[in-house]
Amino acid sequence: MRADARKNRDHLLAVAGTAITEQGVDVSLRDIARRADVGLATLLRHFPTREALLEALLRTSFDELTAKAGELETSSSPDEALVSWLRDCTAWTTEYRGVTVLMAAAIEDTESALHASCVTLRATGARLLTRAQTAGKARTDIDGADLFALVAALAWLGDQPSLAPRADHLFDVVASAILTSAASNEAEGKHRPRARD
Amino acid sequence: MRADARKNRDHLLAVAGTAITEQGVDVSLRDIARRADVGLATLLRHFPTREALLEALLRTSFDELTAKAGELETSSSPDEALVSWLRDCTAWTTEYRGVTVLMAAAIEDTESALHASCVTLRATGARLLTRAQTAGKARTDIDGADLFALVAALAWLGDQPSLAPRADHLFDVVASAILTSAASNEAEGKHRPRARD
DNA sequence: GACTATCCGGATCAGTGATCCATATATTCG
DNA sequence: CGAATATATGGATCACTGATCCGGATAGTC
Repeated sequence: MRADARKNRDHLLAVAGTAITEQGVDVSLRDIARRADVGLATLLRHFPTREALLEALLRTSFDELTAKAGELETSSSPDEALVSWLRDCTAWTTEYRGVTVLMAAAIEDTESALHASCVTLRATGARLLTRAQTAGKARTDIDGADLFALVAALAWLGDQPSLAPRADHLFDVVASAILTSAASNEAEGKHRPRARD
Repeated sequence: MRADARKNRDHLLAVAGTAITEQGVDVSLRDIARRADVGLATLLRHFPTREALLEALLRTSFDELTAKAGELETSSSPDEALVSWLRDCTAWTTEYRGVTVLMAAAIEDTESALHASCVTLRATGARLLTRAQTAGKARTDIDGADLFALVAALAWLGDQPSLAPRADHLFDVVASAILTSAASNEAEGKHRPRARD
């Protein structure tokens, strides 16, 4: 890659990061190009789609989340690790308003630049979930895909200005549904909460 | 209203219903106008915003959901009524792909044509929730707004093609979190599960 | 210093919702 | 029944979106 091209690419990424933080991932690409003193065509050549731009921008975050999962796996109890990681995931998405919709679309679209990252994220969550389930700390009727969907829904919730104030609380509610009631470990009624349906 | 205007209005509503069922609520307004053999300006005069069009289109549904809640209140147990109604709400949104985002935005936007309907819906849910809580069947640390947000999140989930297959199952998961385990109503530890926040 | 492969970005295109206003028509009144 | 008026209509236009094309500028190489 030519030096001037690399310079433009890096600069575009920096500007895009700022713009997205300010206005969300739906920010006008033309705006980003304008703020980077670059033509729209240049932005689109470096990043052919919005997904491609995001992938480059979020790669670091994705790697950090994956690494975090690895740490939690050795440093925390299965249930704490799972919930803590899920919380990190939802918290992370708040920095990129609107990214959830793109990720939900990307996980099934093998053409999307975000596809691989989403699949990895789901697999990481699945690993933590399985660990918790094996330890009897998480309900066994959900899998990695369910987990991904739940986190996506909670993250989406945080993206909606009117619902965001409830996001943290509702995360706890959902988390309590995923974990087999740990509070009742002193009581006898372990986990048979659900009426058969 | 002039007779020809009324005719156009009704026809537009019918066409809009079809178009939205086929393509979701984000369908191009110009497309709707085209399919109704009408100018775009005509559609926009009858329904100044997309929300206004939806409000007219969904009014019947809203009324039905409200009525249904009334029936359930007298015909079913508090917990069954609540869950059944919530299920109806999420099931209903599947007919109007994408409506959830608009409703989430509308409930805080007093200018939106959908505002009133959303507020009513939330209030209806809150009534059913309170009834279940009073009967000791639902956790007491959530309110109507939380319920609205949860249903919205689940409905959004059903809107995403990649996540939709999990929607029904995850509804059950969330429902189980809302209901206090009925099995423990005979035990002493009623409901103090959550630290006050 | 010249040459070439690479990169750049203004111009353009089809699409979106919104708005304006001259035209067409339904309704009402004489 | 015919004319006047109030109302409704929709093509044209605007600003905006992302996508694409291609003549011109420039960096890297020989």
